Amino acid sequence: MTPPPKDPGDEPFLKVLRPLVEAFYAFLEKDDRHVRALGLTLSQFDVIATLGDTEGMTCKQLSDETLVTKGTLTGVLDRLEAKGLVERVPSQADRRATIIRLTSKGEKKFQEVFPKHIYYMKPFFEQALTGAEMKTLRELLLRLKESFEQKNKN
Amino acid sequence: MTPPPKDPGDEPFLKVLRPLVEAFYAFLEKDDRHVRALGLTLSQFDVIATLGDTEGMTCKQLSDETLVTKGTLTGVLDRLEAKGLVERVPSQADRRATIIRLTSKGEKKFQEVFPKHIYYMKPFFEQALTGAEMKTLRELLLRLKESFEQKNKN
DNA sequence: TCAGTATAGTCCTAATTAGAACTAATGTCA
DNA sequence: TGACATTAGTTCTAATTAGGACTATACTGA
Repeated sequence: MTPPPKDPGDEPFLKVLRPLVEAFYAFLEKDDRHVRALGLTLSQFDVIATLGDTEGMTCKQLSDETLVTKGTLTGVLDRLEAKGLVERVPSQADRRATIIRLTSKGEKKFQEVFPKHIYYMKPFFEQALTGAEMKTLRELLLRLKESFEQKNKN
Repeated sequence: MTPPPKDPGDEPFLKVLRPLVEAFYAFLEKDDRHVRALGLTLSQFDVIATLGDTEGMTCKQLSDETLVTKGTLTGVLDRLEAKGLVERVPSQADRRATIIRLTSKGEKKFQEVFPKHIYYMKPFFEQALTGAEMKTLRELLLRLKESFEQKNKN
């Protein structure tokens, strides 16, 4: 992870870089700890939450819509399948593909943990920021994100 | 990683959560890719940059000042030592402790890669935000970070 | 003084990352 | 139609994470 700058001069962007990293890691620690207390790893939670309220989806879709890499997804799904939370169904449309869906047990788990986690995280944001500040923060973060995502930059 | 919300109502904080995660990951990808192109992993860069311009420090200090966990630090240092970039010196003050410092080769590496990386990242921020916006973003992110770091919350 | 507690750094486990290789299956286009 | 290109999901490597166990060393306080 990019460390605190070593005084390379008065660069205004350095005043944003560190708070971005620190805020994210502070968030991540709370996020991770709470999800683990609910009996899942972050990646497992990500998969469960993405599959919740859907008819299922392929590994490719799952990987695209979560932050789980396709190489890791196999292992994450293996362990979720072992927990009885997801099942793999061969796709009718494409013999290469597998449909991943929540079992009824998985859907129950989703209904249990998803709202719990959202409402656990809520006060951290609300005690720090007003509604208007949240709107500002969102705007600035999205702008930054888009800057990083522009093609052929540098 | 916490996924996009599944419409649990009109919760203003959810409008911040996703951009925070997305901005961070967009940043991380650029960060990681560039550091790797300089011949180091992120953790190695973190260690090199933290040791740069110092007389060295203990593993404990290094772990505290970087985002490298103490369990991982041993391996990171092993590989950096193998590259000839750091050396381990027994501490005179405490026989349990080891002082980690950059070799002259490591110091050269630091002088080479540190500015390169900072100036590589700079335009991403500057093309997205004005100086005033950076100041606002910093303020809001630090506030959020502090909210997550408060003890015994929830 | 010394028993009990805490700490430094290493080692270990389970889980994950990026990236790539692989085989079977599908898509493209001359 | 068929050669070539692309894709789906699995497997693999090197590196990393959090958390904890471990041994040697240092600290604390009765």
